[in-house]
Amino acid sequence: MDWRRFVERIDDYRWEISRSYKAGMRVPARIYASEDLLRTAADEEAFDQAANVAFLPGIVWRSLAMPDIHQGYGFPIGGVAAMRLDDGVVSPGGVGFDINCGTRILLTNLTEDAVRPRLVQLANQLFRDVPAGLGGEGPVRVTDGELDAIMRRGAAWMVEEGFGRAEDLEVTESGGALEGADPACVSKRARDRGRAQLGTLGSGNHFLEVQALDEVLDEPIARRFGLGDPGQVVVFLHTGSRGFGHQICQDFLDIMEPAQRRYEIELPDRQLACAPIDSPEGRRYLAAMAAAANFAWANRQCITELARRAFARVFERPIEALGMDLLYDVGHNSAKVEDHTFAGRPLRLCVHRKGATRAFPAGHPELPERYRDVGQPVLVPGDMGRYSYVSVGLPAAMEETWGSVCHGAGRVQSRNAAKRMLRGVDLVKRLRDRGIIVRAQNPRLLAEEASEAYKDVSRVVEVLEHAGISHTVARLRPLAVVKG
DNA sequence: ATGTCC
Repeated sequence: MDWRRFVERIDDYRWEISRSYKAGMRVPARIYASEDLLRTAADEEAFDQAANVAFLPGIVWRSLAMPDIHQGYGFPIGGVAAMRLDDGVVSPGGVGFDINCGTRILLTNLTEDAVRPRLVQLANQLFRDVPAGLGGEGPVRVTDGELDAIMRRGAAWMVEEGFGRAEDLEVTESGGALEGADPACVSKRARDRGRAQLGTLGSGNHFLEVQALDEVLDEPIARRFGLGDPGQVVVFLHTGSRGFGHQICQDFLDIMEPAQRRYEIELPDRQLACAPIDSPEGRRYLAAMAAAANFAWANRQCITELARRAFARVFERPIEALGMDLLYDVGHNSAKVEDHTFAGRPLRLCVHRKGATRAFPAGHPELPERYRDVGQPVLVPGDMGRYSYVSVGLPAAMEETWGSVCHGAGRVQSRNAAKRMLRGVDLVKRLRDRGIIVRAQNPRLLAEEASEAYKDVSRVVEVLEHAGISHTVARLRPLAVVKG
């Protein structure tokens, strides 16, 4: 069966796969994309996955796909689905393996001109100080009891240990800790994998970049976010819950497959393994997922301080003299219980965002006071050779996408295809020729992360701007890249 | 994404 026969054009940036695509879809699947993106980056597997998500019990409104959609485990990456709490399900595949993977930006008061002469030194220092790559041990050793505290308290635990400032928590989504985390729901194996990984970057698309403000697209809002003139240097961090979240996802996939059969939930793909939200399996998953989310926030908080100290060392000034304030921290892999309005009525929902960033508009009570009247900063990483973006959530996001937008550029090439295509290409040199310094733990993995492997993030962000879901505030470009 | 197969 060909999905194209069932794709209906709503407008220039909204497309829907109708319920007639497959018997059993409870709602249509909606894709946010330009015709160009839809055609050239058409990922049939991912579209099929978006349609499969529409089978899940309790799903409300639409199975949603962002313009950076690509194939994932069960759910597409770039997928959003909200379920009713009373008759809905929660699915680990709807969150992803890297639970609460997310981004944060640190502002500096340095300019590109001031940083350039010490850029290589800075890249080297960051590469030394922020452990990266598969495995990898962090600077924090924790006992079992301390790991429990991290699971419950997230970023706040790190701040108390001297990694960061109390103000950092004010500009971290959910204050850097989800409620309801229960260490008793986390396996020993997950603990063992995570114990030494706090303060580590990881591998794959994770990175720590020194970036320059390239273009300001909305000056008043940029100023409110602490972004001033082009050339201002910022630090962009993208990482998650490492092996800890990965193991929790795997543990609950193993638990939910048989549970789903017991609850007699029939789905077109076993990767959509799920359990009712209001079931022992569902509740335990959400409690373990919250623990992993909090681990991810503690991880990003720890790396934040490592980066600040590296800057202070290279520029031989106290951290405070360099600014280094946190702009914001936001996750893009989670299932969160949130209050929304649907068909004019208040509704509490479990919102799965898998490779989709929360983007709440101005006035939302969950926003920090500092940003309450402008809206939530949305941090969208691109690829290491081009751009990243800062956007802001708009009211239409609440009305259509449960306050969600894209999370990045999205792949156009599989990791293997990118590796094949770029065999023999010296990517480090190619980037250096363009003024971008790359330090990678495993340079052989760099091909998988090359610009060619990704869509142009500018085109992705543009879709959401034109659709009125989010508003683009500023464009950033990389100066130095630290990768696993 | 991931001690890329306990």
